[in-house]
Amino acid sequence: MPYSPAHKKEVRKRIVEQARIMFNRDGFSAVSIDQLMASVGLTRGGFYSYFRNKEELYAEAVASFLNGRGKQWRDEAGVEAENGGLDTVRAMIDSYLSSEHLSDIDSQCPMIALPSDVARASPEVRAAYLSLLRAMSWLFENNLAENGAERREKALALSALCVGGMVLSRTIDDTKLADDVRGAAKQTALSMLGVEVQR
Amino acid sequence: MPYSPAHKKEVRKRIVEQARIMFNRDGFSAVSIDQLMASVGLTRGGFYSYFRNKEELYAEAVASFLNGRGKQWRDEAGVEAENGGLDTVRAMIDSYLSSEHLSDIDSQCPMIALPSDVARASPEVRAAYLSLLRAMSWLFENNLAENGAERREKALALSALCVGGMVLSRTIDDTKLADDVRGAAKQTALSMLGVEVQR
DNA sequence: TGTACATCAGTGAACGCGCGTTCACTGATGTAC
DNA sequence: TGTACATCAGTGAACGCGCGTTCACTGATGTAC
Repeated sequence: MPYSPAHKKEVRKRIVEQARIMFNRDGFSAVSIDQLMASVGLTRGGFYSYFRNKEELYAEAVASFLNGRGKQWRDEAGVEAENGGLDTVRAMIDSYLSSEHLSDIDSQCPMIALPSDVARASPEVRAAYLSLLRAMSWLFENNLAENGAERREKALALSALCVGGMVLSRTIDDTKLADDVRGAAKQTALSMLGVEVQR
Repeated sequence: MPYSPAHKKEVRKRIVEQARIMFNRDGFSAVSIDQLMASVGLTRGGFYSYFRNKEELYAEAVASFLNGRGKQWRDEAGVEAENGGLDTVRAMIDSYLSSEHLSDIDSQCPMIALPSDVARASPEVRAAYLSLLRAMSWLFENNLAENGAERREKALALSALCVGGMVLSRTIDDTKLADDVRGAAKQTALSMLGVEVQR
């Protein structure tokens, strides 16, 4: 029984994590398996003892966001839900639409970094993307004051506003406009919570 | 002087138009110059007497959206601006967030179809994408009732909401959720106009 | 503590393939006479 | 009206390249004794 049983798990995790970062930076097709494996300290041949193919890795890389920054958001949401939840929603919006999140490409939410890549990828990859959207809207919905259909609608609209504001900000070169779009989305999202926000 | 002087212009336009459609469908890198030229009825070699390279075509294809559906929106906005403009904004939101726009991939707004492709493309391509965003927010801003900074902020937030709602809807497989996100974005956008909308 | 060994993680050459781009050419065009 | 011709739009073979994937192998590992 050579190598510890945990070894394979750890290396696999390192590959997924590195892939998530590289896909975020350069997109799915621009990252070659050769580059990826080299930056994990291995060679290309080994890849196929961990994954059936590149697309399978892609799905795992997208989903793995929920282990990092995504998990953090969820954990905070669970803890703070006691004070009514609105604080949690406010903090989430503030964080998602922050300039830190925009410039932290390596750890950025894949819904921002990869939408059009994912739209043309396999069903498994799109399912992973869907799980991110569900996590986000679940976090909103679970912490809003309204009830039923109205609450769900607000949660989905907030998700669209957050992702849309960031996608536009990331794609354009004009940093002034990017900041304005991000700021406008944030103001609007916060004011949707029913509390007036100071400007 | 062989061939009419208009000939080159027309063929070039046909290539750009076909490229816009194919990029919308499959993304930038998945469309080969060979395929593109073949579907215009020519062979690959001819491409380079029209464009310096593939990237230059990409920028033109993105920008060319403003000649089709984009131009239509702008024209309508110009005409209706007399009745205060709110009707124009409402019509724009209705149209942009419609299920027809979502399923009409060939003529879809490239801000929806290509965001993460564009984010990693040349400055020229990003400039073309920026011109689409400017056109959209200009249309909103020019037809809203508020003034100054508040008006601009609302225009940008509406843009984020429209694009975000559509990007999410297009990327996920779950059509029920896609429709809900699109519907939620539309309701929220319309209610931001200060008029209560019937449900 | 030391050694022989079975296992399998990792290697890297090789495969077929399609890409963007170049270039010497061919042949359809409208013009000049 | 008919013909010779210069132009240049369009052709398609060829280029170098990097990709995803396969596979026969090598050598580090922990175990058994």
